[in-house]
Parts: sequence; structure tokens; C-alpha cells
Amino acid sequence: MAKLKKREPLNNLSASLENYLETIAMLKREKKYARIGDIAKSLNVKSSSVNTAIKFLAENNLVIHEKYGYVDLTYQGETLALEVQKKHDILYDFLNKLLFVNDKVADQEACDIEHSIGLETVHKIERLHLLLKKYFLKNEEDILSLKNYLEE
Amino acid sequence: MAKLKKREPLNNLSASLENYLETIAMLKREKKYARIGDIAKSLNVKSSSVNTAIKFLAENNLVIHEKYGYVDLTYQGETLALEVQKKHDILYDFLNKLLFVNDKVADQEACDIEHSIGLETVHKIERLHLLLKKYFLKNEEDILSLKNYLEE
DNA sequence: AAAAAATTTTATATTAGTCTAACATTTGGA
DNA sequence: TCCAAATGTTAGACTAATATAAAATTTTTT
Repeated sequence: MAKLKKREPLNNLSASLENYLETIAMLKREKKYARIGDIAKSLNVKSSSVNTAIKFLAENNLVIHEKYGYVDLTYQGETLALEVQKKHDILYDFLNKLLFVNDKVADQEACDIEHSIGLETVHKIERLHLLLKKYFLKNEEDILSLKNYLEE
Repeated sequence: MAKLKKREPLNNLSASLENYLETIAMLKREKKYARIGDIAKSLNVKSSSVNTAIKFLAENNLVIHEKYGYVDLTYQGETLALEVQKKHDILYDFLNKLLFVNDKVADQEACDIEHSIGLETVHKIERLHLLLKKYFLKNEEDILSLKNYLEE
């Protein structure tokens, strides 16, 4: 990231930066706090890379970070993080539970797609999944026959 | 792209390089040939950028390009290009015709997602779409009520 | 066939994101 | 309490992808 200039109001983040926000939210949920090293480990990058990204996010009021201290989300950052996580969860469920894509692949694909799909579209995917569960996939047999059909 | 070293056998391409292949295939289909300038115009990049990419694709046996001449796909390149296009078409249809995502957005999202989703997953999306059309969306009324449900 | 116009190529620069390596700060155990 | 290990920061280099500007080549026009 070298030295990112503070862009204007900042309408939308790169996939990479969204991943940082998502990871911080996840760590806070699971360990109550997020440190540079935790984030680095979660994302499989070096802590210097995390540092560069955090600096940029802080300049854009998405996180707060005092030197050598914890990283925290601002209200704005948290909102964005939750949005990305919601997309991830819905996509994962759709791929894994409805389309029977295996866990590992479903997670990988959800993780990529979440950055290039709008909330409205994801919402529709969620509704479609819900509809099918509610009316057409009531028992094990229905689910099995869907699985078979999809794999033909 | 600067100066990409010829990587080994080359298992998978970046989104950018897949787009170049896809565009060449599209131009060949629509105009019988593809030139550097056509590709640049289609992708909204400068012809110097196209040149760098084409050089890399040629080194990896995906395209053939003689100086100042046409750009053509090798068998290997054509296979890859068709794969990406197939993903695009299936995704677009799913988003636009089943989920009622508007044309412009559906195309944009398909264009992004096509590079981060496997053929197997796309195939399952295609099957799901087919299944629903075949058994649950037989008349205009069913379609309308699906649209309403998704938008709630 | 020569001059003008269009296209392609080359060389160089920019930007996002990452890394390595050297340096700084904090923390915890003897 | 102080020093070693762990953790965090900074500076500089690298890659992928793109752009700009200018040189080289081809095509078109007169």
C-alpha cells in the first residue's frame, strides 16, 4: 500500500481494505479486542502490511489506533464491517447449504464474491434461499433430490 | 503489468488477464478479428496496456500476435476464453432473469464474479435456475410473485 | 510515391498492496 | 527492577496493472 493518499469522502473500499475491517470485527467478536499481530495472523500477511492498511483506515475514520495499542472500529467502520460479514454469511449459506458446494470452496468463493456484489443482490439471494427452504425443501428427501439434480 | 516473468505452466490467470482473453474472443466473434486498438477500446484501457498484457499471454501460449498484426487465440487460450464467457452468461442470466437485478448491475456483477467462482459452482447455479424455470415458474403470474417475494 | 494520419511499440512513471529488514516499544520472568 | 522476548513501526524494495509520451511502423490520401 506504500503511501495511500487520503482520498475524498471515500465511497467504496477495495477488497483488501474490506477484509481488514471484516477481520477486525471478527477478532473483536471472538477475543474482545484486535491487535496488529492478530490481524496479520488471520489474514496471512505481515504485520507491516497491516500497519499500512490500518494507517489508511484510520485516516479515513474507519478505525481508531493508538501506537502500540489496540485497533478499534469507529461507528462508520463497524457499519461497513457488518455489511461485508452479512454478505459473506448469506453467500456462504447459499453456496454450501443450497447448492452443496463443499465447505472450503464455499468459504473461499463467498470471501471473494462478497466484495463485488451489492447488498440488494445479496438480499435477493437470501430471499430466494429462504423461499426454497420454506416451501420446497421441507424434508430430507426434497433436499437429497435437489442435490442430485444439481450434480447432474 | 510492467514486466511479468514467464511463470511456470500457468495454472490460473488474474481477473485482468481473463478479461483480455474474453474480449479477444468477443471481438473475433463479432468482427472476425481482434486488433490491439479494438481490445483497448473494449476494455477502456490504453493500447500500451493491451500490448503489455498480450505480450505476457503470448509468452504463455494463450494468444498469437505478430508485430503490428492481428491478435489471435491459441486452442488453449480459446478454451479458457469460452470458459469465462460461459460463467458470465450463466451468472448474468441468474441475476437478471431469476433475481430481477437490473441489466446494468447484473452485467457488472457477473463480470466481477466470473473470475472468482469455479465452473462446478456456476454449473450448479445454472441447474438451479433451470429447475426453477421448469417446475415452478411456468407462467407470468409465478414469475411476478417471485419478483415480489424477492423484493420484500 | 510522398506526406499525413492512424496505429502499435517502447521506455518510463504511478498506484495499490505486499514484503524484508532494521529499529522502537512493551511486557513479563528471573 | 531490569533485560530478553515478543510485539509493533518505519523505510525501502518489489510486483501487477495501468498510464503517458514519444518513437516506430503501417495505412490512407492526395
